[in-house]
Order: sequence, then C-alpha cells, then structure tokens
Amino acid sequence: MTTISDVATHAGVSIATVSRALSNYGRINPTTREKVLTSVGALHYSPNRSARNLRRNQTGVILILTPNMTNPYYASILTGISDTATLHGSAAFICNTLDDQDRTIAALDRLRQHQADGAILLSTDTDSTWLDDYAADFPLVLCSEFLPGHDIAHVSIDNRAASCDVMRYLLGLEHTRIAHLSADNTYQSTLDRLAGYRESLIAAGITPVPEYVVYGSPDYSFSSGKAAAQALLDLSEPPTAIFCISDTLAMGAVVAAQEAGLRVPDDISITGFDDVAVNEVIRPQLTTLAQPCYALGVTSATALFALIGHEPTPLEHVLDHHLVIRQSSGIKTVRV
Amino acid sequence: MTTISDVATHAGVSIATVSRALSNYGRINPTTREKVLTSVGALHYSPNRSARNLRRNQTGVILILTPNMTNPYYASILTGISDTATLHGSAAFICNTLDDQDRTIAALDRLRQHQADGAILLSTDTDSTWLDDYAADFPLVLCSEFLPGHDIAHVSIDNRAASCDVMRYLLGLEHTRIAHLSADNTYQSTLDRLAGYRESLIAAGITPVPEYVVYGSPDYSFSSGKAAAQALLDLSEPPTAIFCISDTLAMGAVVAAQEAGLRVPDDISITGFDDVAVNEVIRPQLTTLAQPCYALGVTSATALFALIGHEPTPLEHVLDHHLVIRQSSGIKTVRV
DNA sequence: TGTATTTGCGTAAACGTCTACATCAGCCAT
DNA sequence: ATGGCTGATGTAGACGTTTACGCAAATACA
Repeated sequence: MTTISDVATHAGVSIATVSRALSNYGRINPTTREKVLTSVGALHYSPNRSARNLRRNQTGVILILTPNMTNPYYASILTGISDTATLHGSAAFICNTLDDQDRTIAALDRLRQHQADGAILLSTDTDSTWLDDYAADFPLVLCSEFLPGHDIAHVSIDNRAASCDVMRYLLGLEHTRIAHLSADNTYQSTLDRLAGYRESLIAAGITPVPEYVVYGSPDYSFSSGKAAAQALLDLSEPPTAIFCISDTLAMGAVVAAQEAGLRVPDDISITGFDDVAVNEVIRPQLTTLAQPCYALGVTSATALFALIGHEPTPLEHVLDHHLVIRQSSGIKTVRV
Repeated sequence: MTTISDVATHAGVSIATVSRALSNYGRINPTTREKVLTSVGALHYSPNRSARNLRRNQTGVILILTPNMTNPYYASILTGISDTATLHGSAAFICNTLDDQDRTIAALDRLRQHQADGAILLSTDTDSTWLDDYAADFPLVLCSEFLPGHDIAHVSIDNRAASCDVMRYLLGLEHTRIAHLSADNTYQSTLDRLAGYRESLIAAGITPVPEYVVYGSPDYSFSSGKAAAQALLDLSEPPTAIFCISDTLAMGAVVAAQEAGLRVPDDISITGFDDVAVNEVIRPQLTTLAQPCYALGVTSATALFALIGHEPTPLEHVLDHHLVIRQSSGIKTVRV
C-alpha cells in the first residue's frame, strides 16, 4: 500500500509538496509538479479516501435509495443522477432498500457517519414523516415523490395536471365510463393522480362511480393490475376505458381484457403512466403519460449538490410531462 | 457534529473507554459501559466512518458493478448479495457502469482508494483481461460470468450443461430444425450455450445449419430478438423451435412469430433462459431455463467476504439450474 | 501482611491526508 | 548593504478513531 510519503520519498520532496501537486492547491513549481506526478505514476499511487475524507470532512459520495431497483422506471433517472454526480466529481452509490424501513434508515445513517455527503430518495411514502429528522441535518432530495407540507427538497412532475391530461384525452375519445386503476400505496403521486381523475370527471359533468376506482398492489405489479382489471370487467356495467397509474398495471389490464375476449383498443381503451422502456414488449403498445426521467435524475442531483455546497436552490422543482398516444387507446365504440 | 470526545466528556470517561464500550473490545466494567451508551444515545453520536476506516484499514463496504441495473435478471442476485453483506456487517453499494469501461475502472479504483473492501462484477466480457490487475491486488468476484483461464473467483451455473438440458428437451419433443437465438457479445455464458447447442445437435445426429444461428444485440434487447427471429422465419425452411439465450430475446421471438401469423407453441416452440420475473407479463408464458439467482448472489458475496478475510475459498463455484416448462413449447407438429 | 494477579481505565501514538505557518533563497528598491 | 517582497518548499499539527501500553486499585493467594 503506497502512501503519500512513499511518493514524497520517491520524488525527493516533502509530503506537503506532493499534496499540493495533486490537489493543485497553493503555489508549486510546474517542474516540481511534473516530477511528483511522474512518481505518482511510477508507484501507482492513489490517495487514501478515508484519510482525505477525514481531513476534508466530505466524502465525494452520494447515495441513491431505491425500493426496487429493477423497476424500469428508475433506469433513466439513475443514469441522470450518475451522470450529474460524475460531473461534480462524486460517485453515486445505489442502496436497494426493498421498501424496508430498517434498510432505509441504515442507509441514511451513512450520512451521519460521514460516509456520504447527501442522498436522493426514489419513492417516498407520505407517511415517512420521520424523514424530517434527516432532512434537517443532511442534504436530502426526494425524486418523483414528495411529502406535502414538509420542508424537504423534491423534484417531480405535476401529477394532478398530468392525470387531467390523460382524462382530457380519454373524454375527447367520447369515453364516459372511465375506470381508474390505482395502487394500494400512499405515494403523493397516487393521490394526485386520483384527484385529477375525479376532478376531470366532475368537470365533464360525469358522476364518479365508486366501483370504477380499483387498486393494484403497492408496487404496481403486473398480476395485481390484471386482477384489479378483471374485477372491473366483471361489473354489470364495465368501463370502456381504464386509466392505469403505471405501465405495469396497464400491461396487466391489457392481458385481463384479452383473456376476457376483448380487443384492445377496439373494445376497451387502456392507458398507462411513466412510459417505461419495456413497453415495447407488449402488444398493443401502450398509450401512456411520459415522465422526463433522465431530467428528473439530473435535476435531483443538481439540487442535491446545491444543498451540499450550501448554495440556494428552490425546495420544489416541477418538470414537464407529455402524453404519448400509441395503440392501446381509441375512440369509444358500442360493445357488441 | 458530535465526536467520541464529546461522548467521553458527557460520560465523564476517556475516549478510550468510549471506544471500548462501543466496539466491545478489551476489558470494560458493565456499569461504565451502560453509562457510555446512555451518553451516546443522549448526544445522538455516530462514529465517523472515515476516521474509523482510516484507523482500521477497512471500510465495511462492498461494491456491486452492474452494466444495466434494471435488467430484471439482476433483481434477486442483488438481493442475495445485499442480504449477505448485511449479515457480515457491511453495506453493498451498486455502481451503474452502463457497460462503459471508464465507469467500470472508476468504480474499481475505489478499491485502491480504500473506499471499499471488495467488488462483485455482474457480467464480464471475456475480453476484459485488464481485470487481472485488479484481481491480483483486491478481492474480486465475478457473478454469472467468468474469464476462463484467469485466476479470478467466479460463481455461475454450468451453462453448457444447461444448454444441453434445453436441447434434450426440445429434441425429445421431436424437433429437428432447432435454431439458436444468441447475442452479439463475448460473455462466456453465450459461448457455452452455443457450444451446448452444437454438441447436442451433433450427438443427436443432426447436422448444424449455419443459418439457424442468429444474434440479438449484446444486451439481449427485445427488439433485437424480434428482428433476429424474423430473419429465421423468413428462411425457405424455417425452424420449428427457437432456443433463445435470454428471456427478453425469447419475448421478441414470440412477438415475431405471432406477427408472422404463427401460433406459439402449436406452430413453433420458443424457449428462454434465466427465468426472470417479468416473464409473467407475456402470453404464452415462456418455457425457460431457470438460474438460481438469489443463491448466485449469496454465494458470490460469501466468496467475496472469504477473500476479504483471507479465508480459503474455491476459485470456482458452480450452482444448479433447472428447466421450467411452461406454455411456449410443445411437440413438433407439421406446419400447414 | 506481603506479593502476585486481575481488572478497569487513561495516556499517547498511530492511521494518511491537508494546510496554516515558518523558513529560506532569490530578487528588487532603497 | 539593508530591508522588504515574492515564490517554492518544508514542518508540524489537526481531522476522529483505535489500541498498545502503563498505572492504580481491587482482588486473590500464600
């Protein structure tokens, strides 16, 4: 294990000079600097981060907490965060929390232990109010979700407006019996999308039917979406359109409809949410509301580094969304 | 920021005593220990990891390098690794390398910088021979893949035997025109599966047809699988079965067959590989060769901690696989 | 009672880096 | 020649832990 003093000896200078050569801080003769860098190369020297972090009191590491990293929705977000971290000379390490509070807390405690400079949380329940304690002491950014009324920085789209956009589209296709396939969790996005759904119906003069709001599993699983959609199709007066709050749930709904002998979109329209890449796998391809995932990641990381650097940054960042119309939706037709 | 000496002052003891109370090392009076722990709680003290790591010369962190973390194949592997790391009192941080060599090297350099104790690599090209330099100096384990002829610890299934199992099954269904949908990468598993395919054909007295071996993209993308399968179906004498080396490729093949007006499995049999969870999304459900993903993760991590602790561990770990027969395969029928 | 052992705790020196300060050589202006 | 300046480098202390060592008190044993 070669240390800075090995390099100093090899180059015939003091450790202070080596440090200056490497960090380009303070005065140093360019010739000396070259000599030191040559020694660094010859000895394959890398600074010991533990020592550096201890001395500098910062780690060059940010943590990304995700409940389920294989959710394709996260792919671009993670890339956006990583790219931004690299730009700031930091590393982005991902912690798989599996939605387990102990694991989440264990990961966040790394902040208190000076093993990371800040953290970005992907997905936050509205009942995770204990987060305030961490946000008060450490740089923290919530991505995609947020806790209304709490002073924690967050980045997301306007889920209620996005929901209204989906509804405006479906209503424009002359659908009136529109169901909402939600999820059994307390994410703010879930609540906002439901609110947008209800508002839009009422604004269109349609009385919301309680039976038309059904719930998939908290993690939007395909099978739960399929089961919930089956319940909708079994109603005496089934909907002609299903507005699903995730693409995976929508895939489940498509399969449920197909197994019930319905053609999508001829007999029933189904829309998703997020526009994840695996959408290409299912036929018909999903009409869905696209989130700017890469930008969500970049914006979250940028906000986090602002917090770490004690620079001003708004508490709330709202990014644009857009509707992507594909094959799974169409104008309402009379069921044969 | 409270330090060990704050705790010492609060508890009325020396910092050495606080350290002993926390690490449970050396002699300490239980009463004193309690007193210290009370102070620790009162002051919300957490040890500074940088300082501890510097002193102990170990970090309690292992790195997982993945080219594409949303690949569902990795989900259980990652969980297996994380669980094992927790058991060893370590944290498992994931680095998204996006198959980029610079990012991979940057991540591995964290080992040299004393910011991690070891690393597990998910997916390794057979041309990544530069890895030897790292493996010689640091604890490294390759999971799923490996570099034949290199002294780097690895954990995987026997891909050639697994490939033969798939072929035995398809041959047993009386298929003789069996195609192999491979991937355009240099993973050892890819080579082994191809070898098993060829061997099985020859052992069955069937002459391999070069046109029956086609390639999807290096990362097994759905669309590349679909395109490659279309090429197979366009042959003057198309195969009656397609053995795909990943589930995603198989999904592409299924869609290609369906779009060509073929029924799966009545007109053509299609098999996948890995048995990823998203399989439930596609109909018909895939017959596939299941890898013991969680066990792969656990075994990799266990081997890594053995290396870190300088305990003996075999260089090669081979885990069991098994064939899962579902709906996408069936006995060969004469095409109409 | 005296000696040997055990127990509990404090002192101080490391771990490898950064950086304020000191030092020193060279230069210029007086 | 003297003093002041600048630039380049070295010295040494700090960051927060851990832990070898030493010492005093308590205990054990004769």
